Amino acid sequence: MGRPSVQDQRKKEVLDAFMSCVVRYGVEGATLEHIAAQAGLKRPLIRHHLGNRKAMVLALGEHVVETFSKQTETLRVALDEHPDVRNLIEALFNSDGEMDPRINICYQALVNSIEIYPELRKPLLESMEAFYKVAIDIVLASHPKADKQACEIVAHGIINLFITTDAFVPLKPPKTWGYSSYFAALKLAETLEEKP
Amino acid sequence: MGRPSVQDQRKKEVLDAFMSCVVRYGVEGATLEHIAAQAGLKRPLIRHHLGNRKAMVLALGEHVVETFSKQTETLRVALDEHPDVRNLIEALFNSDGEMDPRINICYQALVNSIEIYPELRKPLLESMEAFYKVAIDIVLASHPKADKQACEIVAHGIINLFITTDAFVPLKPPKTWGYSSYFAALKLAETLEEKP
DNA sequence: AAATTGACTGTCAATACTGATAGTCAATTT
DNA sequence: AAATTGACTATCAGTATTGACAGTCAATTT
Repeated sequence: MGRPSVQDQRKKEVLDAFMSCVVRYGVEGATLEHIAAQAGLKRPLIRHHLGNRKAMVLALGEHVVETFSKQTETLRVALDEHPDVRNLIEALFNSDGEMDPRINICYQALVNSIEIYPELRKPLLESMEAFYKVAIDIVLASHPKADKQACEIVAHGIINLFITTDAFVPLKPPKTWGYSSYFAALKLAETLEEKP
Repeated sequence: MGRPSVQDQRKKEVLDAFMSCVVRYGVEGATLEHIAAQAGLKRPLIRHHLGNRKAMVLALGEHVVETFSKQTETLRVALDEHPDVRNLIEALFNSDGEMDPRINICYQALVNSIEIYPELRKPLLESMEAFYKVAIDIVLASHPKADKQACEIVAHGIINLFITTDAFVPLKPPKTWGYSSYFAALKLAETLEEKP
């Protein structure tokens, strides 16, 4: 009884605002005031919903990992029918709005905060491992005759090339940088083709 | 006349301490107190040597870019005699202490601060472009008959794979992650070989 | 309508951080 | 030895940030 709780929804909104602030100001630079302004709420409410600073950062970690995992799962499902390396690369590099670019930046920001918040390490590590695994599975399904180790290497390489591209976004680099990673990923994929 | 100035030397020491703090706490988390403790100095001295916060961050930017450029130049000179792609990859991935791992992390942290300190963008962009250029020149010299565009893509790819590896260091990932990037770089290099 | 529950606000205290200034001490020149 | 210059220290004021708590308002149940 009593007033119905919107805690779950509101908490997600606040975490989303937190994410935007981390992208702009970094983990330590994202103050309660910034987050509140971004979320359109008063400062004390942030604390009300997320707790003190440490709890906030850990909650952000969970949120980022959760969102990241959902994107990973979406990718897996999308390529389940036609698990082709080219489709994987297209999905990664030409996903129009499918993947939230903030996730990658936040992920890196949180990785760099591990020394202060060691609890972040495990979930961050595991979610990235899951991402790699999906890519590996797609490459393996795509090239059943190829060497397994080669497939793993190619999958890792494609993902890593994708990650770097995102990391440079705030630098507003020339488009060629992005294209190069994309074409390098394609070249990497080609190494798995049969050589007659 | 007067007491001899150690400003230049001390400034570099302070900037080095700043760099270490940025690796640990991020750009906004690296407080004057942290930096002073790291440098073994009193807090007001940091200001004395580097000026206010904005000047400090810009000075750090210059310092990181300068160090990065020196490493780039070292790489270029080291591979000038035998400009081979494999040597490039070895130099990048198996450089024992040659490359300061803090540079990469600081570089990324500064990239993420561009929105707050827009002056950082140009030097950061240019120094990375110089890094790419050295790699491209080595690949071109190594494969004079190969398609030029292909060489550029491969060079970009190798560098990007290297960068990702460094970015994950705070996550303490399994060694396989590093190996995968290394082998992916090798595979990418192989795509330039002549196909009979 | 009363009670209950939770979202939300206002406000204060404690602390952390930066900016700034006056002043001390050390090394060099004349 | 006096003067000069710069490294370094002590300390204060102003602001930003967090933490905490009391209290108001809204929505739902009984």
